[in-house]
Amino acid sequence: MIDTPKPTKTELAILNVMWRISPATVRQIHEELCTKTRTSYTTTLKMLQVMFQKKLVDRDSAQKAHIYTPAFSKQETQAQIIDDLKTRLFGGSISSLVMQALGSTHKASNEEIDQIRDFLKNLEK
Amino acid sequence: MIDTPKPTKTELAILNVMWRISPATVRQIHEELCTKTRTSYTTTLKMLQVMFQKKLVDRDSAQKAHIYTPAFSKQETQAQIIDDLKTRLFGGSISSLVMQALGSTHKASNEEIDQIRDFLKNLEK
DNA sequence: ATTAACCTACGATAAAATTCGTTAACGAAA
DNA sequence: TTTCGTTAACGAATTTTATCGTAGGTTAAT
Repeated sequence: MIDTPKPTKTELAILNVMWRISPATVRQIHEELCTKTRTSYTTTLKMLQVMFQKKLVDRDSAQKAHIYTPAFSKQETQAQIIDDLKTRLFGGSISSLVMQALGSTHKASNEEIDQIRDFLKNLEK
Repeated sequence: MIDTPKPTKTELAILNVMWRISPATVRQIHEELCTKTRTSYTTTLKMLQVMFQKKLVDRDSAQKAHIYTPAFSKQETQAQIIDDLKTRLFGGSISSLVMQALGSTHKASNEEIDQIRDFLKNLEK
């Protein structure tokens, strides 16, 4: 996991689909994907092949139509990317990142703020 | 600002320097930069020229050595990138992003947590 | 057996991001 | 004035990312 590259923009779009419906074939992933993007089947296939090489996904090639699954959960990936962002844009300070995320620009609803306050309550013990 | 592209990895490294020391010449930026990276002066120059075209930085070419400044503040850029991340990896939910950032992986200190709690107090009014 | 509908694999190509060498211009110092 | 140091500009090479067409294989239906 440490040496696994951060997924690119397109890879992330694919992973978002996979976290919903995997394990899945290329066909299944592509069907979901092309509701949003305008790319062809072979593009999705190629992306998954590259992602397999990068070890971003696993696959089972026992059957003719290979079965793909993400190598890392959504949470793991979120954690990895947040961490990267923390160091690269927030001087390593997670509280600075969080406060920016809660700032006026992003318009967190009162509901969301309550949710976070609850979360904090459980955290500090 | 809306159509300004997100800075790339290397561009972000340069912006991090500029937010500290700009307005600055290419030479000054490069001196700071190459304590971290091993790239040559012309690379830094070229990057800044590209960034100028993308409107990520402004410059004053009145003098022989042009003076560069970021087009957007660190805060603005942080907001832009957080927002992008929110939609692409957190289903548009800022609270989900924040809770991930506060999760066990990132080890927010109690100090940081208090800081955030204060921040929340001022926010919900 | 031929066709049709799948599938994977494999470049080829294009676009974006990154790096650097060379050139030309300028001013100051020798 | 010649030389030296500093600079911007430009183009080229490289790497990474993204897209797609074509070829070849398998299976099932005609």
